[in-house]
Order: sequence, then C-alpha cells, then structure tokens
Amino acid sequence: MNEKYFPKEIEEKWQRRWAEEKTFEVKEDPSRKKFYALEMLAYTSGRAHIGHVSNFSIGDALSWYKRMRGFNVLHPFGWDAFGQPAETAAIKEGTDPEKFTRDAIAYMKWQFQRMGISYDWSREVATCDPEYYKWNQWFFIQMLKRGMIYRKNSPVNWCPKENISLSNEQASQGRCWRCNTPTIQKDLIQWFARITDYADQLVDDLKQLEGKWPERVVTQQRNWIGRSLGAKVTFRIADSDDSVTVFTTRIDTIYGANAIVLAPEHPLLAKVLEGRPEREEVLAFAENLKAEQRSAALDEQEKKGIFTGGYAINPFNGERMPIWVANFVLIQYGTGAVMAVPSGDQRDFEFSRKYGLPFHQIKLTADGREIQPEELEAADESWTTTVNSGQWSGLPSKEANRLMTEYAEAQGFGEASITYKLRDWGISRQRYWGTPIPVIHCERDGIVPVPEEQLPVVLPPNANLKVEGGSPLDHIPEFVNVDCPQCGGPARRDTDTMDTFVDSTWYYFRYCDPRNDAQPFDPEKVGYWMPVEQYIGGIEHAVLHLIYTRFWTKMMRDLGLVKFDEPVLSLLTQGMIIKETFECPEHEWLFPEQVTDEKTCKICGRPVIVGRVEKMSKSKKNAVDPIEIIDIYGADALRLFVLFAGPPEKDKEWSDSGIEGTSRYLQRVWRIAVKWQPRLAGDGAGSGVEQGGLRDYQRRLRRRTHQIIRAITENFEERLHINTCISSLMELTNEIYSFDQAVEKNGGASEADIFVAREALEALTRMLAPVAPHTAEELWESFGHKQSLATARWPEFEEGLTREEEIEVALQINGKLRSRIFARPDASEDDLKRAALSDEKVKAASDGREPAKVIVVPKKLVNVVFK
RNA sequence: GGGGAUGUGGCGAAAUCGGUAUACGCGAAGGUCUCAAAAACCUUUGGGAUAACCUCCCGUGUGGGUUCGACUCCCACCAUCCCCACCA
Repeated sequence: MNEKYFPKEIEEKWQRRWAEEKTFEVKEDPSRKKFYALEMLAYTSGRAHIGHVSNFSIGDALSWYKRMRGFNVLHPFGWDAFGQPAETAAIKEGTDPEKFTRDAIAYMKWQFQRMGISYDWSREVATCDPEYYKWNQWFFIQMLKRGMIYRKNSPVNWCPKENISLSNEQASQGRCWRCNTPTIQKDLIQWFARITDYADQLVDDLKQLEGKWPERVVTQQRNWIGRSLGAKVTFRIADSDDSVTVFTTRIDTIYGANAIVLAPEHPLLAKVLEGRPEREEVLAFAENLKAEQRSAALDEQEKKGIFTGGYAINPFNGERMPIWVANFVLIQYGTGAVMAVPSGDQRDFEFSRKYGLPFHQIKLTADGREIQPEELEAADESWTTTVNSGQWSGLPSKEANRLMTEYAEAQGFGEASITYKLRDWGISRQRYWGTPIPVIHCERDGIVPVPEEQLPVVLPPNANLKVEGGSPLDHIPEFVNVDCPQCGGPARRDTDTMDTFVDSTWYYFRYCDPRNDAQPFDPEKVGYWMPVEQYIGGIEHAVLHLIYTRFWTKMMRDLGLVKFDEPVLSLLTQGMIIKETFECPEHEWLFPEQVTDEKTCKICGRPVIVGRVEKMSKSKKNAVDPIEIIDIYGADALRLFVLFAGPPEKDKEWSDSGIEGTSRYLQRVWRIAVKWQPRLAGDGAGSGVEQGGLRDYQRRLRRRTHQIIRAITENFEERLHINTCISSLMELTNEIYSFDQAVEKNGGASEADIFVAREALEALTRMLAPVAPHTAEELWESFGHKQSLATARWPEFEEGLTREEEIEVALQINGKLRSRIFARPDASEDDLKRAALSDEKVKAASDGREPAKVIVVPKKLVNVVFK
C-alpha cells in the first residue's frame, strides 16, 4: 500500500478489475429483489461535461448502496445518438453524421469510464444502431395499424435556423427548445401520434406519482395537458342554416355575452362573409392578424378585431350577438371560437371596451353588490350570485353552471365537454439523421407499411445534407424508389425520419433485453426489471421526454407488452452545476482572476456583469473539463465534490477550493488507513473483546461508528441527501483521528484498540464505496479482503451501541436556554424535572415562586415557566 | 396574468416529527513542526456589550400571529429564481 494517495493508479486498477471481472453485469434472478437505477441517456454531443458527473454520481451512489444491501441492481447506460446537431457538426467538419456520432460515442465513453461509474456496459444501447431503431419502426407500424398514428396536413412549428419541424412541446413559447430561435408556422403533411387519446390517463395517473416525483414536474405536466371541464354551446347564425360552436368553462355567464368571436383561421369566417360588402376588408384584416399572431410575442399584443357583419343567436335568450374575428382567439384551442363575456373575463372586457360592446350585469360580488367594470381585475370567484339570467337568476355560479349545462343538453344546443391543451405529438421530421419512417406510398394502395420481416429500413449512408428542398432522403433514388409490398407496382418510400424523442421513449425498456432480435424486448425480462425504481435526470424534460415516455408505456401496455401504467416509480431532477461568468462591457468575457473583489474589471475598472450559468464554455471563460479535474484530483474527489456541494436536486456552483477540500478529505482517510492497515491485517486480531471491558475513548468510537452507520443508512433509505452522508463520513473520520490520538497517548495499540479501529475503519470504507468507490475498494483490499466491495454487505448498526451513556439536556427558563443538565439517557421525566428545579439558575429565577409549568421533553430539554 | 419554489455566518450548506440554530466543509486568523516554505497537525471563528474563557443582549429576508417553546406552523409583505401563459 502506497504511503501517499495516488488516485490515478488506484482508479485505473479498479476500472480494469471491474471490467475484467464483469463486476457490474447482472442477470435476471427471481430469487432476489431487484433495483433499477437509471440515469437519462446521454446525448452524443461529443464531450462530457460536469453535469454528466453530477447526474451519474447520484445514480451510482444509490446503485452501490442498493447492491451492498443485497439487491440485484440494474444500472445500464446508453446513447441518444440521432438528431439534428450531428448533421450540423458533420457539415461543418466535412464528415458524415454517422462518423461524427460514432466518434463522439467512443470519446465520451472513454470519458465516462474514467469516472468509474458502476454501469453494466454489456447492455449499452445507441439509438442510431439499426438493431435499436428497427424497433422504433416496429412500434410505428403497430401504432399505424391501430390508428394511433395518422397523417395530416397541418401547420407545424418550424425552426428557420435549424430547418426542422418541432413538436408543440419543443416549441413552447414560440421558440425552438434547442436554439431559442423564434419559430414560424409552416404547412406540411406530418405524422402524428395520438397522445391525446391518453390525455385523461396521463392526468389521472399523475396521482400515482405524487410524492415520488418532484411536485413541480407533476404540476407542469398537469398544466401542460391542461384538462378543463366546461361546455360546448352551439349558436345559430342569423338568416342562415349555419351555426357556430364555442367552448366555455363558464356557461353560467352566457347572459352576459355580447359577441361571438372567431379565430382568424376559423372556417366559418368565409361563410359568414359570403356575399357581404365588407368581405374583402375583413379577410384581409384576418390575414393580417394571422401573420401578427405568428410573429410577435402574444402577451405584448393589443386586442384587435373586426366585425364581420354577421350575427349569432344566443340560444338562452334569443339575443342577436355580433360575430367578430379577433387576434386573441386561438384556432388550436377549444373550438376556435368563443363567446365574449366582458363581465366574466379580462380579455373579453378589454376587447369590449376597445370596441364599445355592451356590458351586461350578470354577477354580484360576495357582499351582494353589482360588479363594476373596473373590478374585473379582481378574482371572479367572489362574484358568486348569478343575476339577470332568466330562470337561473339568484343561483350560485357553480350550481348555475351545472344546471345550465344540463338545460343546454336537454334543448339540444350544447353539451358538457372537456378540452385539453395537449395536442397530438408530431413525430415526423424532414431530416436525415433519424429513424426512417417505415412506410411506402403507392399510387394504387396508398399508405402501405413496410412488412415487418423487411425491418429495419436502414438509413442509407452518404446522403447529401446540403440539398435544398425536402429531406436529404428525397434525393437518394435507390432509397426512395421501391416496389409496393402489396401490388408490386412502383412506389415511393416515405422520406421523413422520426423525432428523436421517439428513440428515448422506450430505451430503458430495451436495456432489460438489449440484444433481442425477435422483439423490442422479452416481456418477461421487462416484467422482472421494470418499473424503474429511481430515475435521475434534468428538469428540462419535465414536459418533453417525461410525458412522451409515460404515453409510450401506456401504449405498450395496450399492446400487451407490459403490465403496469407508470414506468418510473421515483424521479429525481438533479440540479445543474453552474459557474460564475464575468462580462466586462469593454473586454467581454473575463477569467475570474481578471476580476477584482468588488466585481470590477482589472483592466479597465468598469463594473462587470456577473452571471451564473450551467453551460460552461471556452468562449465564456468558465469551462471546467471533468477529465482535466480527474487528471489532477481523481474521479473520486470529483464525484465527492459534486455530491457534497449541496443536496442532489439543488443547483451547485463549481468551486476550485471545493474540489481541493474533497481531495484533501480522501488523503486524510488514506493516511489513517495506511497507519492502521498493518495492525488490521493480522488474522483475528482484537477478537473476543468484551464491550464492558472497553475504555471511554474506545466506547466512544464504537458509539459514534454505530450512530453514523444509522444516520447514513436512514439517509439513503429516506432522503438521498448524499451531501449529509458525506458530512457524516467526515465526522466518522474525525472520530477515528481523535481515537488514534488517544491510542498514541497510551503508547501503542491494544487488542481492544485494534478491534474498535477495525470496526470503525471497515464501516467507513464500506460506506465510502457509494461516493468514492475506487478509494474504498483499494482500502478494503488492503485490509485483507479478497473480494470486491461490490459483493460486501452494507454495515449494520446495533441499536444498543448507538446509545449515549450520558446526555446533555437543555434547561430553558421561559423558553430561553439558561443551563444544561447532565443525565443518564434513561432518566425519567420526574428525574429531569427534579434536576431542573434544583438547578442554581432556576432557583435564582424563581424568586421564591413556584413555576407555573414545567415541560419535559425526554432526552432533549426541560422548560421551566414562571409567570 | 397564473403556477411552483427559494431566502440561515465571509462562502457552500446542516438542523429528518414544533424542542440546545449554524453539524460537515470552504475561507480567514493564530500556533506547532521546519534554516525556510509547502503539506500535515492543533486552536479560534454569527454579531454586540465586557478586563474576562464568567455572564447578558441580539440573531434563520421583513412585519404580525399561534405556542411553554418557531428556521420549522398560520397570515401579510419584500426579494430572487424557475415553469406556463390571450387556453375562453
């Protein structure tokens, strides 16, 4: 054993050993309890970053812990390898996406392996492997056959910078989720998956996740699906056979409606305008609205509308209401038409005020007044009583809502209705580097799925990525031109590829059976390993990946492949590792050493802009390369740092002195272990020691050892606040040092000393394994163990040994700490009370009075209250 | 506009069920060892009053409340961050 701690040597040794001995490879074993620990697959960007270290370190700590607790732990890894950035990089570097991606995988794998994560690499999956994406195609065909995938011409979100269509999830806020470019709308024939068929289940099953998934992810998903209960009401168009249907959550406000407002795209618009003099003007106006809606941020826009000249009839009271078209009504939501109720809705109010539409009083405030227009900013829940609403006047809003819906249904002009914000998932992309859509278009037979035995449809190599117009695949005749599988006639392949989020919906099912070439996975194997006990990843997938994968699981359940509703039992969204950036107005990005303590630029003296960003980059001069850190301090010190800096779900700021601190800690552990190791190696040393015969400092170390085992164990079981586990390990290390000093004072180690030290050092080593596995393995071996720590058991604590011999009880007078009582831990309440009352401070404070109250919290405190 | 968080020393943070606030680490100061430095080890380190290690006062964003007792529960406010957003 080396005197000094050389992480590089140790880490290389154990990484080799683990690989050779296949330490982390696992098989299904129904006799053992399983645990599936999963980190989100890595996008093949080309380079590992510190966020990967953070993500993997958390999952690895849990994997080690569970393994040592006797679980059969599946901890796999893979690559999210398709996608647009590989194409961009390939064009830039003059290579092809396949080569770029394979190189990225090779390099990143080397980087990740240097972190020494306990992955079962034999299950590695890359989504760009035909053996993998074959099953994307297989799923596509199953869904197509069941009508769960369909094609329609639709305006898609289009990122003009990357030339790619985006799903709604990927284009929220009207910006590309990757490059933040404002998206535009484009009409294309697209493939859609009917995720909306599962909207109710996706909402309802969130209940199963509450408490186990972060609340904000559950809330975000609920809001994203946006289920809202209301009613559809159909209004007849005056002097015509046509009608218009609106969706409202507040049918009880219908007597206050003063207009019907259509979205600019609404199909009824053309009909209403037919033969009217204002036709041209209104259509032009509507076109203009559309263009504006698509370009500007919606919240900045003023309400804008125009009267069409048509009227609709309110079915409740027969009133004629003007039909308008306006920019604040969205074609995608509800029916694309609303009834405007200025006394019930802020937008309708603004609209009505601007265009002078009448204001009908239909609600009273909680204290019985009529509401005034200027009160509309306030919450409308308080305007409880319905008035001026025919037979429903006098009813509370909620009841009116229910009864009026029933009435509308009975009269045949309305019905209860549910709408969702969630829309079907557009899964096709006009790009090259993705899973080809396994469909053939035949002039005679229409859309024909590629026969399953012909899968995979392999992505052809050597595409020209720079072609203008359509997908690069369009320009490869040998790919496009095929015979129709049904009639044998000439036909064309579909040249779209799948959204990469399809790849990642089910990859972790594949890990359970990664080399299966007959089906996506063996349901029995998935039945053993799934669901995932702990999933760890970034918050950015709250409504992307995490909603798609829940949908896919339910879909697979309906295909009979899996037997559960939810794939992930517990989710942890880890925080980012951020680093400060400094930006000088004059000198742009500065290195930290170019900035004074007062945050001014050392070159020009101007105040600098301090930022905190996750994405580290060379250009912003805040890059931290994990491999550079590993070269200097070792993977264990790096892992320890990212885990110790704060709780897993919190953002953590990178700190150079922090990494030095954890490195120093490992050296400290190393030194004490080196010192004691020769004494521990002797067989049976220290056996037969009786607890009763131990001296104070020996009993203390045993007690602290067992207390700390308990603390760390409970933490892993309940909270996974690994940062405090590491604190506890440091405390135990400090205790061992104090113990060592006592031993020094005695002039040498006795049998009993060795017994106690062995217990403490071995417990420390075993509990170090989840957070610093290489170091722990090396120490474990040096203590004379032949088997890897991966096969060792987690230390057990003995309740009896954790008990304090004497405890300090706080003594409060009127709730303020005034003194302490030293007592035995089993002291009764009466004992503590007696001790408190005889305390000098209490006597002084009593001033001869009897205490009004004495509160005793056993083992904690006594509070003596004087009035 | 709606929703969700967060706020504790010089800094990262801890306090798990309402019970001794600041564990653990970083930084800083002093000391030991050394010709010297580094490393290591030891001591101190929330603020204030005081000659004082005694003792007292203040202290978990602000202001109230509940309680014998509040970082923790309730109400209001301030600040910061995140998500969603003309969703009818």
